Amino acid sequence: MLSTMTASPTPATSRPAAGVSAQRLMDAAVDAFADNGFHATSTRDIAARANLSPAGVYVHFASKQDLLFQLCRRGHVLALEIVATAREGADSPPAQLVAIVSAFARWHAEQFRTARIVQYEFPHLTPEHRDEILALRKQIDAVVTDVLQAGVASGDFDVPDLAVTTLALQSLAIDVARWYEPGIRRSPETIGTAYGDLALRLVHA
Amino acid sequence: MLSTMTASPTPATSRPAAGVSAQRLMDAAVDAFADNGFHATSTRDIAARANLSPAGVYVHFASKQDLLFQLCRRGHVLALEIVATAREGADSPPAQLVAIVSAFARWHAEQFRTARIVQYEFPHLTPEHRDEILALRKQIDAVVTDVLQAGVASGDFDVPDLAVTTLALQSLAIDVARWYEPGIRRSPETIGTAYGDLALRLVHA
DNA sequence: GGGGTTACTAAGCGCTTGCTTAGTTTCGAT
DNA sequence: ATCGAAACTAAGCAAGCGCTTAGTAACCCC
Repeated sequence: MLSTMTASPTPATSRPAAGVSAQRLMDAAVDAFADNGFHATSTRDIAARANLSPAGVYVHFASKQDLLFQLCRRGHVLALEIVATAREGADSPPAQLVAIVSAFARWHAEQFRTARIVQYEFPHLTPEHRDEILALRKQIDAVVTDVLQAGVASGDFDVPDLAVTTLALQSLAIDVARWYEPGIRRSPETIGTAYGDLALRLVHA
Repeated sequence: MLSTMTASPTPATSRPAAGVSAQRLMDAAVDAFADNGFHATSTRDIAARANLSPAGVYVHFASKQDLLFQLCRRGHVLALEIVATAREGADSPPAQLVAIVSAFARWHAEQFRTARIVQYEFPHLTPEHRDEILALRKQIDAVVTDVLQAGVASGDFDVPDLAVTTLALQSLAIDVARWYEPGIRRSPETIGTAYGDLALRLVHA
């Protein structure tokens, strides 16, 4: 009759969640959250997009919040990688700046659904989850500030306000995720190139 | 109980909605929508913030959607006024550009709650409502493009891509609403001034 | 003071929500 | 062949949702 009580049927919140269905669920959630927003998306909608029953979500994720958190973390880790890798591929501060901003802007277009979650849905995380994500955001910020400082030191850049300029450079790229939509006249690559140029203008000595 | 003589309104849609309670409801809705997002806000929450019963909302607004629409329209009209007025107060293209961007950025900080609704909640409008708002957005866009064109014609600006630069200038100001919060180190006015300067750099000949 | 209009509320309806429970199927390891 | 864990679902619960209904009180004009 009653089956033996097993330890935990649902995974703990911080497990990365591999597996085919888990991946399908994350893909489905990216689309749903990006299209309709976190709160306007029902778990039934996510489950349906992943071809699972409503209860199937909870086999792989502890809650809808947990799903958002996993997505958000994955997205931030990716964004940090993009920025860090872009910097490593160039050596002078101007070249690094162009590489960083163009790659960041391009990513916000190419992966605009993920980027929207990263930028606009992450405030809906619980405070603890938000704190973990904020640490990643600070790392991204640090890369930009660092390049700016190097450029000022080398005499390549003229930056009156380091913090404001760091913010403004990120704003340019981040806002791409708000207005970009597929089928638009400019490709993600073109956008990246254009924004790399704009970034240089912002700090021109 | 206080009851003031109010002129007209009916719960029908698209009416501007004047009156003390209607204003209190709109203020309450701005706070609630900006803090939690449109879909995460309940009509009961809005009513409570305005010191009304849940049903009190529907005396003044046809629906929660209607409330968002009124807020969104009011915000866009205001934003357009800010930009248009800023331009009129200056005569050369560079002065106009600085005036527009600094006023726009400042507004996005000072009125960041309204601005968040304008920028981030308006996609949740119904298609018909969204179309009406999009007309206002195009007018704002047109003001910026116009100043850029004038500056290129006068030889003050160097703008390789008019559309991208128009977008980028707005991005700078719009994104302020995302990261600004009261109690931050920089005042809205300081932000406005700094962003006016950055705008000039973006188009410097 | 009657008639009409407006602002408002208490109660609640029908529905959807996130999530749980109880159970079945699948399958690799023994 | 049997076991145990994992993957999955049908059904459903409690709570919350947007919004309506029925009714009350206050006001204005005649």
